[in-house]
Amino acid sequence: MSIAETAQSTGSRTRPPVRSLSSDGQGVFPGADGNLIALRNIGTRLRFNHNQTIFNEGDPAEHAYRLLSGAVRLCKHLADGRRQIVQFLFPGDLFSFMELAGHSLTAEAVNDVVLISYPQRQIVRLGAQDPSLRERFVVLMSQRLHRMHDHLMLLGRQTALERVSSFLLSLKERKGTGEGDALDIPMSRQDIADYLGLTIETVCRVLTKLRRSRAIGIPNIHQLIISDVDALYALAEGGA
Amino acid sequence: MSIAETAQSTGSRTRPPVRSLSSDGQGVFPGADGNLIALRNIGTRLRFNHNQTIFNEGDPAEHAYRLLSGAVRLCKHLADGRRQIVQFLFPGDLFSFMELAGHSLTAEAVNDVVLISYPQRQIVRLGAQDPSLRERFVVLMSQRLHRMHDHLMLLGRQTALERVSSFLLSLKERKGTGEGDALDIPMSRQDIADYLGLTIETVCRVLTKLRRSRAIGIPNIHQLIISDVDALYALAEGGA
DNA sequence: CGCCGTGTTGACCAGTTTCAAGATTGGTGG
DNA sequence: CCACCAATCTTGAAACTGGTCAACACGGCG
Repeated sequence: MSIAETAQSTGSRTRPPVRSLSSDGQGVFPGADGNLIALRNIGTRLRFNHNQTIFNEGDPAEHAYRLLSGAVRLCKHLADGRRQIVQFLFPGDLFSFMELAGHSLTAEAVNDVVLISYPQRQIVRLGAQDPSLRERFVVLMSQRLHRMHDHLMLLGRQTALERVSSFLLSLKERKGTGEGDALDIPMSRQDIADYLGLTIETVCRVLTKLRRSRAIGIPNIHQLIISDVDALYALAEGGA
Repeated sequence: MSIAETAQSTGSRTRPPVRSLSSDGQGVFPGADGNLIALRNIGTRLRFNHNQTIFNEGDPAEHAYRLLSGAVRLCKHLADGRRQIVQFLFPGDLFSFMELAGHSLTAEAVNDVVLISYPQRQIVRLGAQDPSLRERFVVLMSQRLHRMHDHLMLLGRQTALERVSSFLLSLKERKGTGEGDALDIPMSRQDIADYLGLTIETVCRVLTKLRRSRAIGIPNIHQLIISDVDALYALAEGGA
């Protein structure tokens, strides 16, 4: 809510929420980033390249992170290679906070990435001292939970067309780009497919369908223009 | 972890975890239920009948609950009637805790149910005083998050056979019934379908398939006997 | 210029859903 | 106690969505 809602689309009237992408850290409380000042002094800046692993599921969670630039994917792998991306992270997002017992997900860099790592023990200590910081973390977890619920609905009950439309809209809401502006799509088609529970081919096909119906334009692989937001919202809600 | 793991199956060697059903409240810390003694005095006992709504998504969350007997489903509804069940709750489970801004899900009674409700404001107050209670809530939320991740993988990347097998196994792990014992299935086929992102017919067909392959027995609609746990585990992991 | 990774498109296939017909089960009233 | 009805479950056949396989296009990059 808050920023994401405020900075939403330029066009038309109010719309049902299509929040399923992250948007945790920055902007959760519009001006309340002071909450995190406490963390400012204990962080270490790190860099990861395209597709590099930041940590693996099961690793001891010695650090929590804040993403400064680039995008990160959090995912789960099955023994046979099947993959489900649970969440994409964008600049400002916090992740792996409150991971008492080991990382529950693998984190990989979608593109080149800069982030800050904080020792978990320090975070715990700070949390013990600072009630507002604790509050902040609880809010963060609640929001994650809500997004998970939406994602469950998407994976369990929505069609390919609805999934892709929702995804594009949530990307847009997250970035706050206006109708007509180019929207950056940092992740590969495979990433999108693994996030939406589809195959890469289906994602492609739906994208071309959307392009042919003039709802979107695709100047290049990592950019996209949403030309008809309302059409997309309709499709995302099942107005097939 | 803890109880769920300990009390797991009677049969054979260690197995990969198939935890996706709840198991939150009771037993999260084997003997540490004393944490909740603080709540004991402020609760009100409530009763709901089969299929009755306990609260709706969007309702102000004035209370949190602890399930005493029966089963509850937490779900999301789409405008056109599609439904996704996010979680089943069983005796001992806590729910709707830490729901600052309204209920994010609808809660309905799967069968006749008894539960205790606690005023949210009291919980907040108690949490502010008691660090160990806070800790407890955070652990609860983390576990929920983990289960959501597993559920995402299930919905996004697993086949009908894998989903149903996982479901049965998690039910079994949750209830701690042994191989050969009858397992209660309180929810309807439709509930199972909506939990697994399938249709009722597909659930039926998979169940008969499992029955015909002698992995399970179905004495009646609300009971089931897992005759070959290992076969089920293999199927759940994709050993189709 | 040609190669390699990624994306796109088409033809075909399979798993799941849809639609429809019975079979069970449970509850109600005679 | 049994007959009947409604609700739920089961099963089959046909339809469809999305997946698989395979060819081709595109875009860096050596």
